[in-house]
Amino acid sequence: MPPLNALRAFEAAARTGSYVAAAEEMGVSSAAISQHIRKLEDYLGKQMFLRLNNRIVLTDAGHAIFDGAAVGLQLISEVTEQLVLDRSRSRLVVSAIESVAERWVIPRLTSYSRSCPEFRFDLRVEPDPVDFARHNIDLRIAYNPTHYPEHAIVPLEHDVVLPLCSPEYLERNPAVRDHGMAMVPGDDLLHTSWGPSFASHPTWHDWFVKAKLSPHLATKGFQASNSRVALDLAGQGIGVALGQRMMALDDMAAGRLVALSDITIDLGHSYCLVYPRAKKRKRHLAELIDWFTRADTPSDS
Amino acid sequence: MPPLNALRAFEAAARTGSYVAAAEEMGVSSAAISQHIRKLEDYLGKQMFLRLNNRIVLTDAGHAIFDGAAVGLQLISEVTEQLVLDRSRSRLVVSAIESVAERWVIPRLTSYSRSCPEFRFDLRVEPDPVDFARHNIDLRIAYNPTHYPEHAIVPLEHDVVLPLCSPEYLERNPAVRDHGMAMVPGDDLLHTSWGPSFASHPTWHDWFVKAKLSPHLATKGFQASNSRVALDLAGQGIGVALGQRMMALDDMAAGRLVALSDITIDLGHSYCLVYPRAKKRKRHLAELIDWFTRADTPSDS
DNA sequence: ACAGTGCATAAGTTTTTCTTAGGCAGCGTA
DNA sequence: TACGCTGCCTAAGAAAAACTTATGCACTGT
Repeated sequence: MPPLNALRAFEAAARTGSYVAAAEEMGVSSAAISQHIRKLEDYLGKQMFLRLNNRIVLTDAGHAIFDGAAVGLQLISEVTEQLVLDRSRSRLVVSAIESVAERWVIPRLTSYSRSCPEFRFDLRVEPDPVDFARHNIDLRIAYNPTHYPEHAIVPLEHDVVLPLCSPEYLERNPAVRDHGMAMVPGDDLLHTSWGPSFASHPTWHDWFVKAKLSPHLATKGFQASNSRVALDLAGQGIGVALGQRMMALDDMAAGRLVALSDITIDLGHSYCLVYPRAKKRKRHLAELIDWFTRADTPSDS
Repeated sequence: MPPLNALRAFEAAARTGSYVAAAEEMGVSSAAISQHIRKLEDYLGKQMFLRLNNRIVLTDAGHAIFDGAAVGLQLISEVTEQLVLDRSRSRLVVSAIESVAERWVIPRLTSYSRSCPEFRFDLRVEPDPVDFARHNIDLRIAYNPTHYPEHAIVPLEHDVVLPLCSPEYLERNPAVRDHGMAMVPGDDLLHTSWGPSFASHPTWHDWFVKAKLSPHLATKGFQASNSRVALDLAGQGIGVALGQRMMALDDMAAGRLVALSDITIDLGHSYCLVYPRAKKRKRHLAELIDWFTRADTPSDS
């Protein structure tokens, strides 16, 4: 394989007929072009150009190499610039932590997309921290903003947890329906294993203490591996989850989950939107941020 | 245009499915491949591979880039390797100084070529010194061997100059035909402007002194810009040239030029064949050298 | 449990690329 | 004819890229 940068310099010089023009095109000095072409000629063992004092003319060997190189380089350029172009069109790269992706981000992205049919996005579900520059991320829904001190932060609502269950559960438990949390059996409690990414790890014990109810109820019940699983199980009517209100908004609006109490416990951080300040003006970004931060944003479900 | 070396590394990794295999193919470490691919991904803003612990799988974007890059790079490789291959086949690059090219080298190359129909050569006519490595020269017919101390030297005959004219001239000058140089009018002498590349610059004056004839005859006549022009003019019957015997061999053999005297003056250097020792075994080279050094080598004219 | 494998990255070294400067040889113009 | 301008060539030094080794990580196979 020939030296590819030298070949590129040669192609530019052959096409333009001038080292100086090739240098301008490639953003280097004409001396650099000259050295590249010499290197290519050494590799090939043939002169690519006839030098007529301060003019160059392609030799037969130069023509042969130029024809092939021009096509090959053009193909490479097209296929890679196409990808670069695709990503710079009105499409956004949205990255979210897993806990917020399915129940919060996807519905809102979907509803925004329906309001702007030409809008396209890449959605990536990945843990904190992420590398904005490397992965070309436009917007990140994060839980811990301290990972991104150099970017713009737009806080979302400060999430809390509260007791949630399904109507079906209530129908099967009239005492709970009529008298609230005080009547929930300990065995019906859904406990959440908060992962290390959460700033706090609220437990049923915490909640009962705050509610001034007997904490002894809080040692029994189900164990869910994460917050999302807890909500899913609650939605199935199995029991009562100390669930994230933000994740449950749509289910609550649709009547699939109901809150058994208004007493909530804060999670340590707010979810927030993070974006590089330089991308402020990118198409759809500001609109999407606004869409996400409206309290009354309709979701699609 | 993407970073081409990174693209090449990516193509090898994609094709082989492994950084380690790509590294072996390219003769670098797997860390180098990894860094190249990261650079490409940063440029394109997309991951090319999905990393599955210690395995890699192309993403959709990776497939799109790979398809184009593979074709482009293959084209480039083929067209350049073809040239490299062409030059390594049984063809020789023969370089000669101008004074010896037309009347000595070309006839002998032609006759050798006729005896070996598959033989092909590049003949370059250029002054001393030449760059063997850079221009991939196999054989050089040089005048001054001191330019090439590191190469093998095969001396050709030690050239001399002597009085030459055409039969037509003699027919028009019976006195010269019958009594030789003593009867040549000064006005019929062809003087040669020897260029700086000749080690000596013999004049008619020198010749007459050596011949013990009156030197006063040697200030008149024609002026030829170089040795070849002088021979051409002599061949046209204009006058008598102090011409190079070596260059005149074929004309003499054909009867187009005749020597008016056996008295000669040495030129400072011999013509010689020069070749890089490493190329000794290259096909046709030894045969051609032998062909050139045979005293009785037939020429084609 | 442990050895082996392959990718990722840091840090330092080596190589390549690039720069500026000066040379050369022609061309066009006064 | 003299001179300014142009573009290619190359040397030498600076900057950038490429490469190395070493180490870490997470898996696989025994």
